[in-house]
Amino acid sequence: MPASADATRSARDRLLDAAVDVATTNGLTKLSVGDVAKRAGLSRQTLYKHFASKEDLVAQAVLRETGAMVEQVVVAADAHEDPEDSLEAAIATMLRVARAHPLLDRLITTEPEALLPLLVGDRGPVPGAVRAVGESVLAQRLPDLDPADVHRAADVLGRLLVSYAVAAPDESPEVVAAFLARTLTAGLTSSADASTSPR
Amino acid sequence: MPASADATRSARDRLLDAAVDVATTNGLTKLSVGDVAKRAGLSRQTLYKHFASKEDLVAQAVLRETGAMVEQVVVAADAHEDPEDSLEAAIATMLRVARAHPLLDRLITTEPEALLPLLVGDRGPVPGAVRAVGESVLAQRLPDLDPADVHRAADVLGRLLVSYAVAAPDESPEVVAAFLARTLTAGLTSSADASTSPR
DNA sequence: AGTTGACAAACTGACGAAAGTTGTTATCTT
DNA sequence: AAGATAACAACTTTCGTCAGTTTGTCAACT
Repeated sequence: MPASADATRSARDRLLDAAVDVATTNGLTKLSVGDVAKRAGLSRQTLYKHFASKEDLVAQAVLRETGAMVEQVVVAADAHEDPEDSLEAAIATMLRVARAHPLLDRLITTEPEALLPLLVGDRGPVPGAVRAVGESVLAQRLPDLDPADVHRAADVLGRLLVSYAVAAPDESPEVVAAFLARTLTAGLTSSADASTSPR
Repeated sequence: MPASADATRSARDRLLDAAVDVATTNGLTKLSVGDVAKRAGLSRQTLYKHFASKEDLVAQAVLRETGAMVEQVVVAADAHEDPEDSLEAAIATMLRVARAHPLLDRLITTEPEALLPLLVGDRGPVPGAVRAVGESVLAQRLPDLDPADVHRAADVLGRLLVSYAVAAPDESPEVVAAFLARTLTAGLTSSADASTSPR
């Protein structure tokens, strides 16, 4: 299914694009499946060929948007050898990307309550994705650390980045990223011996 | 005005107790000043002698509740000499106190949107209070640090504690506190020379 | 693979009536 | 002086009802 798969993907992506587009201009609460289909130049029923429900549609859209962000972050992190540089680039990129995202910006200012379910704890897709990336980046650059500490650090990073997305820091992304990267890497490496890691 | 001041304070406190009580059982959106006065065994009009408005009442109640939490945290922090121990005790106490607070628990589970204005960014009273305490504790124990870094660390702590209050960590308060205290103190002290502090 | 039209079930918005709440004022009690 | 009670207009919330919209699923058509 090479050609057909490609065609499906493009229709699917057009629908997801349209969903993000409509949500950005109309808000998440005012998003209707009919509007999304119209924006995509497809019919409502075609949309239901690709997505089980409206809920599924927005879930997939959120997944794709966060995925795109994550990819940028990973690219930024991979551009550096040094763990601290890598972490700093990742954090700064994440902060910049989040701030520049039109839909995220719109939802935070006009309907933050719609974001709560997505950002809450480990349930939501966003903290999960952020934690996973952070964990892999950290584990890759600092292989000598206690895995439990890496997990904890990734959890902290996920919570912080969500917090920064909701309420922007009063300093620039670069300064915040530099501080976090410096403190976290120094803290993690210098406390490696004092940690509870098995020998 | 010694005796009358005491009597006034007790009436005021009874009203604040009643406000917290009613909010805990009825929720914040269903809180009426009539209910609060009744619960306090006072009349509605007496309440208006002490508070300018309903908004003022809940603001004062929030202030008192957070103040009580902050006091416990400060006491816990003051029980230790070592910066890391002090920070760990403060964080662990904050996590425990937040989790054990019936009103906070109620609001988080049933009407989180009512908490948004209180927890959002630097505007709300809660992050402000947490940051102030964190900053004073850190500055007192680690006087050699760059003040800007202390400020940043306190900001990070405030954001993290709010995040933990909204979505409980999957590890115990003690473990989380130990990790944060260990990493933060190690990170801050070891990077003191590399920081941008003026000479 | 996509379109159109039709459909019941569920949801949303509007609207007026009823009930409740807020904040203020005046009067009475201790 | 500190509180209780009663009464008040302005405002908000709730309720029941209604029309219009949206969702999700059909079948027939290209």
